[in-house]
Amino acid sequence: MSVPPLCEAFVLHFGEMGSRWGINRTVGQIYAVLFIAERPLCADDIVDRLGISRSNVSMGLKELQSWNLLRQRSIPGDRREFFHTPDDIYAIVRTLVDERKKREIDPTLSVLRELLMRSPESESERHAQERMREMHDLIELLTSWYADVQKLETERLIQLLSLGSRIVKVLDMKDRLFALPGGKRSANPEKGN
Amino acid sequence: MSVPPLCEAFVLHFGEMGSRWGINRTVGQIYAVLFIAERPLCADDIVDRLGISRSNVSMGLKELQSWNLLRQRSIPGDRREFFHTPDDIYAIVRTLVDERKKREIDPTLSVLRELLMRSPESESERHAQERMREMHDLIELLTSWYADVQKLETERLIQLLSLGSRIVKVLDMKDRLFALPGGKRSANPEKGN
DNA sequence: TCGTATTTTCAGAAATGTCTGAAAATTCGG
DNA sequence: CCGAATTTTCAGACATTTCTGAAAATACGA
Repeated sequence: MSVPPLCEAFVLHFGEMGSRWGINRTVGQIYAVLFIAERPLCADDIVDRLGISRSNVSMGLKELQSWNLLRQRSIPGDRREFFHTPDDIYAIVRTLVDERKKREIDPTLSVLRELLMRSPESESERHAQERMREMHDLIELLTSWYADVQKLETERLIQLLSLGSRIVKVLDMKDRLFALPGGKRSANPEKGN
Repeated sequence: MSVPPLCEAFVLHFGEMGSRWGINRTVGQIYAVLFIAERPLCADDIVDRLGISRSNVSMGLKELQSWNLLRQRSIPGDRREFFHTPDDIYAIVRTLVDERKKREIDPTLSVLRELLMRSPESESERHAQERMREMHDLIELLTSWYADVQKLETERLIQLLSLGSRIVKVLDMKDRLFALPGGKRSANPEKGN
């Protein structure tokens, strides 16, 4: 690997992490190299830096593209393609989460829906369906929250994240303000917004 | 596999999903079987249901225990151990997220911290560090938000999740209420709570 | 302590995943 | 259309992971 020591450590670590995620070591390393590169790189640049075969790089780039994690740029008069990662790291994370959701969550949700439609043929199937229902409802809650939050601009998102659990203080305050005179609070005062 | 058709579909799906996550197919299937079981199961029950070797089950259970995803129960007068999953699916998801964080995020964070301490020896290292800094700060923001939210009781969490992005409406309202008379709002009115 | 039921370990077989070089395909200037 | 530069594909070599059966270890009642 022909990159400065600091970069090498970063790239190697991302290779290892890559294998703990769904992607493989090489793909992780390719993304790491592109992420810290000062300029867009062509396939052969990556071959030089990682010391792996040209075909392996080609497959790795394909994989990363299928994750929507790459941007391309072509230089006029140069036949090669140059690849880089989005500048905005928030955008990268959003894409990453979207893609993992698409691959890991959505298929599960649709299987669960299908299985919950069937009529149980035995007590054990009935019980199994009950558990599947719990799982389905939780996943649905989480994903619809995420879909909602995904729409916020980055600045808003940071504001919300920085607040952390102090957000419940704000909620309490709101509930007190909206409490009905008799003391019983309305069930869901914000639902209509 | 000797489970009712409905259960079989569920178990097979979780096997497939298991491979997309870090865990392998068998481990995914074992968890699926335990998750929908009506009662705690011993290792041989799992052998019967999945049709895999006893030693494979033993290793799978070990793996799941290292993820803190199992509860054990022993029946007096019976030498076998019986395993089951927590009843509360929220507890399961919390554990899952904790463990994935421990394995996938924390090591990265500590590598990034170490690399950010070093002095860059070249322009390309300096630039790489800048990117690492962005990544570090974002991961830190996300994990500290998570640590915060993790502390909430389930009911509070559900309340918050159900609100989705409508939460920003509440924030805006709060900001208006706390706006200083001159119109300039204080930087962080909730910080002291 | 012994004997039996049960669990764990582990070497190697089987299966799966990754990587390479060579060849095929594509792209584009001339 | 030709030919050089570049990318993609893919069969098989190589590497890693998973799985099994047999043997070892453990637990526990008698």
